[in-house]
Amino acid sequence: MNELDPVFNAVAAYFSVLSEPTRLKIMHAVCTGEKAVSQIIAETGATQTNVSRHLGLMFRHGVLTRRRNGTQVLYAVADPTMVELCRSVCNRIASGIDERWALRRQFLKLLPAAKKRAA
Amino acid sequence: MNELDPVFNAVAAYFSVLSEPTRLKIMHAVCTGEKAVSQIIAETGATQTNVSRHLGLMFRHGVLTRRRNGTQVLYAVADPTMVELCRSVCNRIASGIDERWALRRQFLKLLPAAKKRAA
DNA sequence: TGACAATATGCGCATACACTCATATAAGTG
DNA sequence: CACTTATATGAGTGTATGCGCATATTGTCA
Repeated sequence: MNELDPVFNAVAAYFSVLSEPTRLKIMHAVCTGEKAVSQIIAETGATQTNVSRHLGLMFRHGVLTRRRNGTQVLYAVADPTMVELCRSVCNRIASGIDERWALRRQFLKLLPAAKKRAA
Repeated sequence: MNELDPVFNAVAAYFSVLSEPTRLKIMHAVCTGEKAVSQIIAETGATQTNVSRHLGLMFRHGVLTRRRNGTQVLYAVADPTMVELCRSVCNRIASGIDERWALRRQFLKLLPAAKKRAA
């Protein structure tokens, strides 16, 4: 099992990239086509610093491609798998079970594990 | 875009569960069938406390099911989608591009973004 | 070259999270 | 009931990470 550690680490790192709302917004912004940082900033509503950081991270992870065009830098999805994964999960969450249940689970299941009866 | 925030948060939370090596080991352990905590501890090589914590988290997120059997507690995969996602990513990483490239990217791309020429 | 626009980054802060130790809870057995 | 086994949890620690401010870097144009 120890020899598989690098694999688990790699996979975890892969998922980590998608485990952040702002990065998902960025994915959502660029999954429709190459876009400049300024556009991404506008569409996501995040700050310039933050967007730049996340873009850099996603690029370093090989998720996005980067290309200069004059003063601008254009980013695009490098790995279609990512978009597919997002879609899968979105479907799973949105249409999965009942809408209301999804939301309730959001708030209920994440609590500190319901105290036993009448503490 | 603001109305989509809950969605991004939910999806991010979903991916977060898989963004941890130990939890992936657990997934790998239980994806073949229901198993007791003690077995999972043995297979993953992680500590009892840690495994218990992760199992609890995964359960609360609806990823695993929990069932008591005497003194033991049996966990199983509740959401087959998770396993599929793992498989996808594993394939993507393992067979994706060249083996060597994957490793090199692991170490090269994650560096603090290569300093400019001859600082 | 100087001024401006677009993007990246060093630093500090605050929070989140994985981990461990010790201990609590729960179930079975004598 | 005491005792053991199996699992969960409270508290503390160290580290990772998202964020913002200010500033650096890069490119364009006059």
